[in-house]
Amino acid sequence: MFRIDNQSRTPVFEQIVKQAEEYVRTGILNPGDKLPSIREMTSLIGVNPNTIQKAYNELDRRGVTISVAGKGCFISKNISEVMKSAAIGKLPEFERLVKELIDSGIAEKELTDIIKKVSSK
Amino acid sequence: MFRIDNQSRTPVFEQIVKQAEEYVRTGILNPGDKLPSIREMTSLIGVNPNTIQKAYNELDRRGVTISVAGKGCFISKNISEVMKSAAIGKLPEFERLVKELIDSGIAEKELTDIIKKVSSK
DNA sequence: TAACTGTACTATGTGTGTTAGTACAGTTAT
DNA sequence: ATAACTGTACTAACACACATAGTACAGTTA
Repeated sequence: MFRIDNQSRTPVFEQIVKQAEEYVRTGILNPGDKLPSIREMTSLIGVNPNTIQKAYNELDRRGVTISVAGKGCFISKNISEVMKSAAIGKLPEFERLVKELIDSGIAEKELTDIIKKVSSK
Repeated sequence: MFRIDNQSRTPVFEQIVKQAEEYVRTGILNPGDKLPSIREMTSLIGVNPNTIQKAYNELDRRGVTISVAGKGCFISKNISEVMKSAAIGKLPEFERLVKELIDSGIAEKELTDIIKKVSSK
């Protein structure tokens, strides 16, 4: 379920965070689901427990998960609202990227076509 | 012309690269234009010459500029093709971002509206 | 009680970014 | 030729983030 790319320049803890969020968006992880325990995850993907802990702390901080000592790390009950507002926060980044692409000579239609393609899936 | 944000987590050399590219896209910098010399830039924005050199090397590597010992660092003659193909290389990133936003509950129209807004400027 | 869970430390090694300083080589104007 | 500029190429040192290693503590569950 979780895969780490050691060649990537993206920090391992960040790869874990991004994958967890992606699994949430795609419905692989749902509200209340339990993530593998820190020690389980350690043996699953072969990274240090501290690195896993850092990832879980970050997920907690973002409201994606809620960790409870003794129980585990669980996907938030209101995860869809959390992801939605996170997405809204990324719209300025989206606009910046669009501006960059348009200014570089990419046609408007090329971008809207990509949106159509993604939406229709 | 060049501004460095020391609070940003983005490396200084990368900030310089990004700003140079943005000035190119917006027509502030044009083919054949000369960038400030490394030593000039040092006093302009108060960072180490080595950091400027690193930024200029990266711009050269990307084909944005051509540095000539004794003369300076100049915007490439075929800069528009360079920027265009760089933009094409970023389309997968664009698609990933679109997918993430759509999956998070952002409406297709919200994204196309942003594209329209940016394009019409 | 035993076995699990997350949490909180300290210490260490590694890589990257930045600064500092020096030296060398090519270009331009005088 | 000389002076003053240009980019280039190093070595050294420091700071910071990431990751690993190890230990200990506290809450939960069977």
